[in-house]
Amino acid sequence: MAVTDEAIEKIKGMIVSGALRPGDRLPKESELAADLGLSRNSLREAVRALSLIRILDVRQGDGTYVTSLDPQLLLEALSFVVDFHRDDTVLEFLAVRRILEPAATAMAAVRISEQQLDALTAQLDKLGETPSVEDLVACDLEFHRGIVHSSGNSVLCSLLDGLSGPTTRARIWRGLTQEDAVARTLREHRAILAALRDRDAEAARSWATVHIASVEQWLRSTL
Amino acid sequence: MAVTDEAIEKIKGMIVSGALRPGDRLPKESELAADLGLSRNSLREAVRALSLIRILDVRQGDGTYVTSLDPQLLLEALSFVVDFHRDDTVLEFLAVRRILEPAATAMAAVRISEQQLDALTAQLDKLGETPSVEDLVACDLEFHRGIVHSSGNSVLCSLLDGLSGPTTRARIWRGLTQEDAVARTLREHRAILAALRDRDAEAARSWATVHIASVEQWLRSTL
DNA sequence: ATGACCTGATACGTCGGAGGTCTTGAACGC
DNA sequence: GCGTTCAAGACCTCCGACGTATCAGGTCAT
Repeated sequence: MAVTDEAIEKIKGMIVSGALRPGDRLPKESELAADLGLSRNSLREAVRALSLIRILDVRQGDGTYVTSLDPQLLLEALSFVVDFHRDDTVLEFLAVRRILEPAATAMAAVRISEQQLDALTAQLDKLGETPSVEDLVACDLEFHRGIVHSSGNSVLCSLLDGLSGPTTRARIWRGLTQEDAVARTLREHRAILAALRDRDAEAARSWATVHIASVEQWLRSTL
Repeated sequence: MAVTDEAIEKIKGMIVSGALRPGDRLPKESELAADLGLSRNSLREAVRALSLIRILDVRQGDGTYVTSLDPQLLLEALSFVVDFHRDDTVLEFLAVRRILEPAATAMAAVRISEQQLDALTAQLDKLGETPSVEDLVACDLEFHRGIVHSSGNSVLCSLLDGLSGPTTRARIWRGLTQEDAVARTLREHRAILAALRDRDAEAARSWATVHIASVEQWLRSTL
């Protein structure tokens, strides 16, 4: 195994074993390189790789730190990976989202706070009846993010966030505007919100399923 | 932005735009570095990072290639990330699995082939009634993997594979043996398999839910 | 003619060192 | 007390050199 890969494993080991805790600062590059028995150049490759997936946070002029290791942070890297997928696998990602999002919405129905409900309502009101495509996309993302956040499961939240990444979403929405999809989306958002307000988990789940299924159906007919 | 990060983005862009396709070979390090306007060392950091998440495959003495970009391959990196999580978030991962796995099992009920059913049956038979812990863990993993694979959604498959990673699973099972969990697990596996053979999606979904919920319950009472 | 073996070219792997840039915090002057 | 300046510390980038693994093509014995 290459020395760089060894270094990755060793740093990972230090974190998993608890020798390095979230927020801890690593020894400076030259020292760590000496400790692990490799050159500074090779060590930097290891650090850069761990930095890409948000395990480490390097700050020029300051030092290198272990991130919070929050699921939210780590799964952010997922969206980076999702970006690489082409249209033929988008349907599979959407199918997973179709499983997760209704469940998350149902969970949110029993946990969401009144003020969060008000915030979502205000958000929809602000958007109006005939929003621009950009606004609708942004609002759609934010709407679902807000609901999923109220599910109380940060892993679920981050996972859905990654799956619904901007790339995928934007690509889907781009051609969707020519139909009555805008009005339909707004209507479905209202329905989901109403179900949440009623604390009706099953209705919320169903509306979320319908909501995603409509996108899925459209996408399937288009591809 | 650092030159290395730029390089990562540029390489990503080349792949996403289609300039580089799966299996393609990249220019050699020195050339690519010159093209992108940075040093070979810095480029290597970018390549190493993309290699860690299975976007690129570097082969010493040969060259650097774009991987197949299969969801299976890319989501493998997920298990690397999951390894970093500590016990307090394991429950959240398990909750997500509790959502996905029953759905996948239900999907498998209508798609799984007869020979796959026979294979699963043979697998359970081979294990016997009083297997060792190691065998049970391995079998459990393989059993669920086989079912999820039959769901026909490779993204879902890889995602569950990552979430059920060896680390998480091993940690859970280690202490589980002191109870009647072994017999119970075997019984539930049989029930799931029977439901699949009956092509009864709802029964399969329910048994899968029960199966995971029992682990969840035990874990919750232990932590 | 065929096969194993050797060898050179090629490309990635590793290293050490030299400047450059950014952050931080302490020393300084107002 | 407060803002400014400055120097130390740490990461950023680059260069050039050498090590090592792979592959292709040629050589030689069978």
